[in-house]
Amino acid sequence: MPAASAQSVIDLLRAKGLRMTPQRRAIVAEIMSASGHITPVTVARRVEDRVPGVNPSTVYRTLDLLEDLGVLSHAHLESGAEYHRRAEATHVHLTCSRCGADDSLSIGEAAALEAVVSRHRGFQPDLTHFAISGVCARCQREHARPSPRRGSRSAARPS
Amino acid sequence: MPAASAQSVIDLLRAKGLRMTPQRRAIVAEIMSASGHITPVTVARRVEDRVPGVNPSTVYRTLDLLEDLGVLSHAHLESGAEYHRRAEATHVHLTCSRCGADDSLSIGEAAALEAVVSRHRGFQPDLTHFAISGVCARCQREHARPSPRRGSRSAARPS
DNA sequence: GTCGTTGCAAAGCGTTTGCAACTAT
DNA sequence: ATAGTTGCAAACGCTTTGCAACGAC
Repeated sequence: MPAASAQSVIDLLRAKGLRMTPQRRAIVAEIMSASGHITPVTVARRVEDRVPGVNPSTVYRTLDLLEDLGVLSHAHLESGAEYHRRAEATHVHLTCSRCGADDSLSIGEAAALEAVVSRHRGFQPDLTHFAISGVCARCQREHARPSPRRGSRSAARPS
Repeated sequence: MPAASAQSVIDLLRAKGLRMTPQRRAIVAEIMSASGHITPVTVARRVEDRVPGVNPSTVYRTLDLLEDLGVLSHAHLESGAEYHRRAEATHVHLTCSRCGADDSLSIGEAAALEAVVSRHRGFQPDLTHFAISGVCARCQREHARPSPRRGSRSAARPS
């Protein structure tokens, strides 16, 4: 499913009268080929490999632009903000607060959740915007361990 | 339901052999009297009123300490990290991405959600850790408006 | 030639840290 | 006296901004 290729994004930008610079091409290529979510910092790092010298601010500006155009969306995971193709915004992230494992709900499961929430005063949730934190089955089994959340603030992530 | 008073927290700290400084007293008093959630910055500002000169780093260190001791928890809302009494961690936050309105699910609704999620490979969710973003009923009705998310990055909040 | 885009450098913001001075016990 | 705490100041990590130079069209 070519849920929007890099080329289609370039076409969209052109149609809007916007310009295709080498930097922008590289950023679009990177984000459209990335699977799942990716942080701005990671985009910047990878783009740097393709086109040395690309400034982080250019990356941020481009991500904002693509989000405004509806191509991208961002979500808040344990590790901070992450971008993903909007067409792929079907992932409801489950993040284990102990081991950091990242899983996601199926479309069906997500729909069931949405139904429950929307019953609350007609609130229409976007379950992809924030992750759902919790403890994965594996970590629950290992509950003998005193649960690593004392002391160091870094069991799995920022949390 | 005295879900842990400022005094009980002080007693706990004492029992742990920790010390009660005026700064710490003020911070504990502030956070234990706050209803719902509060940001570290707000805590710092309010504590400053009680005991002028309290350094923000002291606030952060104390919040961390109280979280380690199990008195507090933090959650990620649209506006960033917020702390709340752990005993009060029953709020599943619903945040409207358009108007910024903040609502919360009832215990029952939260339980229903939890049931759905936990069916997924035994993942035990903590639905209080991240807010649930979406569009409230009122904003849905006003959908004639072109939806304020172009241009300025500040429709309601950081989003 | 226009006007969108970029790099640069600085600033912003919330948070963290090292360390010496301080103080509750 | 001892160890927990604090203030200070600096650093941090990520993101944003103003502005002049640049370059896609």
